[in-house]
Amino acid sequence: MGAVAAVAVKTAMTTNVSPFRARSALRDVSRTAPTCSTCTLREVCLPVGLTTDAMTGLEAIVTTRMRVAKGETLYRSGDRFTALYAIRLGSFKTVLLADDGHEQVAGYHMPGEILGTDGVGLGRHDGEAIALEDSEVCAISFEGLRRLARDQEAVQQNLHRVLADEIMRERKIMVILGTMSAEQRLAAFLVDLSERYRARGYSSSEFVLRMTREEIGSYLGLKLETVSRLLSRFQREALLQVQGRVVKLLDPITLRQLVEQSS
Amino acid sequence: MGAVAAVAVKTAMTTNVSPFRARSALRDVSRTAPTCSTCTLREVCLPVGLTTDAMTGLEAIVTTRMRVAKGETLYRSGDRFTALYAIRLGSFKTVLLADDGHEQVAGYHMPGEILGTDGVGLGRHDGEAIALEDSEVCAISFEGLRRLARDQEAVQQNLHRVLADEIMRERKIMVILGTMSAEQRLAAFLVDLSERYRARGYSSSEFVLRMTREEIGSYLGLKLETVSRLLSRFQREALLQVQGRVVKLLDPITLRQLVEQSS
DNA sequence: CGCCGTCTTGACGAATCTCAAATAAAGTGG
DNA sequence: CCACTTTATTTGAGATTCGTCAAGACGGCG
Repeated sequence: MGAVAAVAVKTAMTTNVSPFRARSALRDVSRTAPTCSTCTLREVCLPVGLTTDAMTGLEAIVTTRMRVAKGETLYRSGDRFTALYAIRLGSFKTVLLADDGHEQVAGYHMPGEILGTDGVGLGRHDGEAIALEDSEVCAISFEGLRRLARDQEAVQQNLHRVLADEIMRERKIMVILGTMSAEQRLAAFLVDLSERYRARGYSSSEFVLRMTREEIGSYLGLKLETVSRLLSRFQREALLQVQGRVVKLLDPITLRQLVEQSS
Repeated sequence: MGAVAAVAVKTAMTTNVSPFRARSALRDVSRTAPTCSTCTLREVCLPVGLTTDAMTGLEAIVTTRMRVAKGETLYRSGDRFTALYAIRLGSFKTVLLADDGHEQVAGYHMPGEILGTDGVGLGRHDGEAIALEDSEVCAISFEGLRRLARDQEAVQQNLHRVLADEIMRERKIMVILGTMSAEQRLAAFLVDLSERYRARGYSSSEFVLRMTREEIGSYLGLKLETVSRLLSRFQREALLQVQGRVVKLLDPITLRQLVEQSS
């Protein structure tokens, strides 16, 4: 994501006042953005494996492409669910709200990943998605997607894959939160990020953490001090180098072993 | 589930040797079982809201109904994914296997719930489902379900709901594991069970835990001793009465408040 | 009736959190 | 671009929660 950061547009950060203000503030950039079939993410995003025919159908329902400035909310809890969002550029966090109002980060998302699946069940979003840097997403009308899935078997399959991927992603987190020590959690987090960057053609050994220590902790079920201390310790043990939010993995093999360690 | 337990068939527990042996050992009882349209669970299971037409289609792909004896495995990690399973009677636990071989209980499931969604993504199951008591499930051919979903919009919607329900279920667990104290986790677990029993017409205040303390702990990210101690403490505080696996909630309101408590 | 798996309870220890203070980095307005 | 304000990060010391180890009780099943 280092590369992405370099080209990110610098935009004044605005505070969202209401869902409606927030939504209308997102800039529609449909004219300038390319279509799915020419998108560089087509191998990793919703279009994977589609025929030309199905691709045309998909392009028809990708109604809008929009920019979301750093800190802005793409959707929030209670919003009506109308579309899935494919990240074109940038990154997001998704956040869950517990009954007591406490927030918990449910995930960090990068280009090619699909956001918004939490709304499929009840027709309303059940959490929120916030841009961690200036970002760009494609909105995919869910009603359109459903219609297309009925005609095109490949689209149906891809929609199922998107939902199933979310199920598997959450399972991995359950295992992390349910069975791992703080040390293992942080190692798992870093290894996961590393692999996802690699899959997107970015460096898997050096990258920028787009989130605060507190947000990392929220995701991993730890306090920010614990995250900070562990990063310092990993550095002392020569597993990585950390300078603020820039991380360089020096010994990814040991990090991986840490995660798989039975204890 | 107390009522269910009472009528459960007593079957010798067998040890599963291989996935294939295990699978073939499950008894097909299709002849004796009723169809979806007359099933008492139709309001809570896959058929909710279907027209007569769609219901007929659904019945056609519910190929087999089978018994799974207590302790037997319905599917296990790596098995080819061919069907979803609707629980007709009894209860199951689903188990995840971490990279290090550690097991973690991912959920407890009761009649009307759908198992097997973990296989939708990769075509192979990613965890296992084990009967906690003598149980009965309907196997729903996934290929058939997909075909039907293309014709019948209502079926498509229900399939999406099943997948989305699993996403939301896992999110709740993420919040429990990521933000709650041991006390809150156990309270949340009991309240959740209570509400699900109520939704099925069983007593919401008195029920039998079908799993061991260790399994509860695995689900909640706690050790069995911690679970045991907390149950004892809740009893001392007159929140519930516990006698082995029989639990009677005396003060569900306070239990619920415990869960929603900010700190 | 006796065995084995399950459960309870206690004492102790380790991992993580809390509170606090100092430092570093990022954002803001002139 | 600089000075100022705010936010984020690091690190330490002490408190707390939960896990570990161990022993004994209970209970279902053969």
